[in-house]
Amino acid sequence: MPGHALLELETFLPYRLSVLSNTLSQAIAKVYEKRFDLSVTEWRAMAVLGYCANLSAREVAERTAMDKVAVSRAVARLLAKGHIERGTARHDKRQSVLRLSEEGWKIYDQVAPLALEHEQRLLAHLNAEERQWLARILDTLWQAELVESKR
Amino acid sequence: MPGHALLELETFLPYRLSVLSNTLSQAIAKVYEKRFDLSVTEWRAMAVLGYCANLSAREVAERTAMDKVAVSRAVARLLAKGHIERGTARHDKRQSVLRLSEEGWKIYDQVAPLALEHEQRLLAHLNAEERQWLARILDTLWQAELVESKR
DNA sequence: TCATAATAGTTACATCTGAAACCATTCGCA
DNA sequence: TGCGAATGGTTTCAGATGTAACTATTATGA
Repeated sequence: MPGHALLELETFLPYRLSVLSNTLSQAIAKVYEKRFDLSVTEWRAMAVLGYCANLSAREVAERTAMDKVAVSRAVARLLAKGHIERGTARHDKRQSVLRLSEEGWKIYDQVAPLALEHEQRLLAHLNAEERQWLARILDTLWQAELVESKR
Repeated sequence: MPGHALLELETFLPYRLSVLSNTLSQAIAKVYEKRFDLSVTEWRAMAVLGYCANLSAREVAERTAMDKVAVSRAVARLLAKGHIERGTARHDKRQSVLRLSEEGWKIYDQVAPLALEHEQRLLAHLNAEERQWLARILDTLWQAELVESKR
C-alpha cells in the first residue's frame, strides 16, 4: 500500500496496552463476577474501601479512576447487597462516608487474595530486573499521560 | 486493618495498566470521534483493514481483539458511511471480504498519522533503553496472559 | 447577609455492549 | 450421498455506560 501511513496494530503501544489490560482485567473479573456476583466497578469500589475506609463517593471516584455516576451506581448496588455501609459527613451533609460492612469484609478477604495471586502469577514471568523497569516505565508513562489528558 | 490482605490499587499491575490504557485510548479517540465521527470500534476495524485488506469479519475480530458482535456492528456502520466495501469469499459464501473504500482511505490517511503521532509523543518520555525494555516486557506479558486466558 | 457560584451525589435518556438465539453455509464422516 | 456438527455473521434482549440535567448543601464575595 504505497503512500499510506504504516500503522501496525500489533506493535502499536496504545493497542497493545489496551488488549493486554483488557484480557488481564477480564481474567480476574470472570472469577469474582460469577462467584461473588460483583461487577468490575463494584469490586473496584470495594477494593479501594478495603484499603482505606470512610471515603466519600468522590474520593472513591478519584482513587478508582471511575466517574462519579459509575461510583454512585456501584455504591447503590453495594448498599442494596449489604456489602458496604454509608453515613453522612458531619462537617458537610453533601458528602457520604463509605466503608465495608462486616459482610463486605468477608467478601473482600476472599477476592483480594485472588486478585493478588493472579498478579503474582503474571509477574512470575518477569525477572527482578524486568519488574523494576516495568514499574519505572509505567510510572513515567502514567505521569506523562495524566499531564497530557488534563490539558 | 490487621488480618486483611493488602491490595493497594495504586501499585496493582492490572489496575495501573487499565487506567493508563484507558486514558491513552480515550485521548486519541477523542480526536477522531469528534472530527471524523468514528467510534473506537469503527476506527479499530479501519486500522486493521488499512494495514491488511480483504480480511473476513472473523479475521478483523481476531486482529482487533474485539468480539464478532462488535465487529459486525462496526462493519455495518462503516458500510453505511461508505468507508469500507464488502464482498463475499468465492470459496465460502459465509465469509465476507472487507476492504477500505476510496473514501475510507482518505480518512485512514488522516487518522493514522494522528495516532502514530500521539504514540510518539508518549514514547518521547522514555529513552531508548526504556523503550526496549518496555517492548520486551509487553511481549512476555502478552504471551503469558494469552496462554492463561485460553486455558 | 444575601445572591451567585461551586460541589456532592442522583436521575433520566440515549447509546453501547455482551450473551444467547438465530440463519445460512460448509465440514466431517458414516 | 446425506445428516449432524461446526462456522461465519446478524439480530435480539437485557444490562451497562456516559452526558447532561437535576437536587441539596456549602462556599464566596460584594
